[in-house]
Amino acid sequence: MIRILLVDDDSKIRDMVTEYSQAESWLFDKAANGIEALRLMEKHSYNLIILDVMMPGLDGWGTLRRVRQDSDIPVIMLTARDEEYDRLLGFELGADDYIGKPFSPRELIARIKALLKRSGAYDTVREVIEARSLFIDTSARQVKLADNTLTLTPREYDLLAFMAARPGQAFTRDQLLNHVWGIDYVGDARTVDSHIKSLREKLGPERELIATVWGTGYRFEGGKNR
Amino acid sequence: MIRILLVDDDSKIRDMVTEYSQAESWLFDKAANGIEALRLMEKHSYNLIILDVMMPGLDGWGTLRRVRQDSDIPVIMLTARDEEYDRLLGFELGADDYIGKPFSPRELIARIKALLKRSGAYDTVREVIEARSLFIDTSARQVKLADNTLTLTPREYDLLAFMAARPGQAFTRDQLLNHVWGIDYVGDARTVDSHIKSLREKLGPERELIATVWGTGYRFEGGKNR
DNA sequence: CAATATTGTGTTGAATTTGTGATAGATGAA
DNA sequence: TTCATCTATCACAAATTCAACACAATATTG
Repeated sequence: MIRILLVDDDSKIRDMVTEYSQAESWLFDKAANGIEALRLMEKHSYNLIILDVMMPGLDGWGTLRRVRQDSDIPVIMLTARDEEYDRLLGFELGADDYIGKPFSPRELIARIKALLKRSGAYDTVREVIEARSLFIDTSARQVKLADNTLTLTPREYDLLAFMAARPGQAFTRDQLLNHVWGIDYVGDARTVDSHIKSLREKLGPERELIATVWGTGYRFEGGKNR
Repeated sequence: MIRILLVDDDSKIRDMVTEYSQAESWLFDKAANGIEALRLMEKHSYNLIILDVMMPGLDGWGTLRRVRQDSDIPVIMLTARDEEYDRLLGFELGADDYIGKPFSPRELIARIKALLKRSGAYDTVREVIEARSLFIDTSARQVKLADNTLTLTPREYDLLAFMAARPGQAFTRDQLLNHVWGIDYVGDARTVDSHIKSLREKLGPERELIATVWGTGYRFEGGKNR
C-alpha cells in the first residue's frame, strides 16, 4: 500500500487532491500545518510527502528541513509562486519536485506518480527489452549481448535503457540530458557523445543499434515500435 | 514536430492565435466545434489541445469529456468568464489549464509553452506523414520512399517535413526561411532553391511532390488538403 | 519574336557537427 | 586513508553539411 502525507492549511485543497486521486487507491493522511505533520510522521511511515510552503506555525521549509534530518522520503513542494529563488532554496533543502499554485489536480497526480516511480515505491515490473541479440532486463538493470553479460556503468545503463525503451525515436542531446541526467542538470551536451561512444564500444557487433541522427542527436533502432 | 489542435467557433480567434505563434513553428490544426475536433483527433495525434468552452453543437466540456476517455493529452480551456465554478468543473473533467476570454495571444502562447514543457515531453508526437509512396516519420526524423530509407541532411529533412505537414499550401522563399531556418536568419533566399533541388534529386520518382509556384516559391502536393 | 524575370543545377570553400582519445576531478569502496 | 572506477570536459581529426555563386534553362511579358 502506498501512503501519502498531504500538508496544507487550505482544507479546500486537501479535499480536492484526495477526491481526484481516488482512482489511484493511495492512502492519504492530511495535516494542516508542519507540527501536525511531524506528529503524524512519528506514528506512520510515508512513501511521499506533499508540503505547502505557506502555512501558519511551522511552514513548508521548516518542515522540510526537519524531515530531511532523518529521512529520504520524496517530497513535493507546493509554492504560491513559481519563483526561481524558491526553487533554489527548495533544492538546497532537498525537495524532489515542485508545483506552483494554482495547479491542476491532474498535474499533481501525474507528478506524484512520477516521483513514486522514481523512488521505487512501485514494485518495478519485470520487463525485458529485446533488440536483435541485445536483452535489457530493466528490473535487474542487467544487459546481455547474446549470452554475455555486459558491464555497463550506471550512466551507460540509464542512457541505453531510456533510448531502448523508445525505439525509433530521435532524441536531441538536450532531451537525453533532461531525461537521463535529470531536468536540473547543466553541462556540456557533448557529454552525451562520450557515453554513446563507450556504449557503442561495449555493444560491439550490435553497435549499429544506436544510430546517429545528424544535426539532432541519436536514435535507438529497435525494430518494433511502441 | 509539435502539433496542436485549436477548437473555437470564432474564426477570428483561430486566425489570431496561429498568426501570433508563427515564430514557434508549431503545426496548428483548427476546428470550429467539438465534432470536427473529434474527427481530427481520429486522424492525428496532438501534443496539446485548446478548447473553447462555448461552442455550438458539442461544447468544450463535452469534448473534454470525450478526449479524457482515452487520452492524457494536455488541454487548455478557453472560458468566457473566469468563474470558480468553471475552474472546478474543468479540473474535475481533467483540464490542465485555463485562460479567460478575452486573452492576449502572448499569454496564451506563454501558457502553451509552459504546458508543453511540464507535460514531461517537449517531445514530438509520433506521426507519419504520407504522400504517395513517401513516408515521413516525424519522431524518428526518418523518411522512406517506398521501402528505401532516404538519407537527408538536417536542412533537407526540416524543409521537407515542414512543407509536407502543410500540403497544398504555397510558401514564399522568405516564409520557408523564417520557418525552417529560423526567424532571425539572414541570407540569400535562393539558398532555398538549392535545398529544393537536392530534395527533388533524392525524391527521385516522387520529385513531383514538390511543385514550383512560379513567381512565389514552392508547394508540397500532398493530395489531402487541410 | 526578343527582352526580361525567374528558376534549375553543378561546384566549392567554409562552417558545422560528430568520433575519439586523453585527462583531471569526483565518487565510492576497501 | 588508498585505490579503482566513473564521469565530464576538452582538443583535435574526420566526416558531413551549407550557403552562395555563376551560368544554364525555362517561363513570362510585350
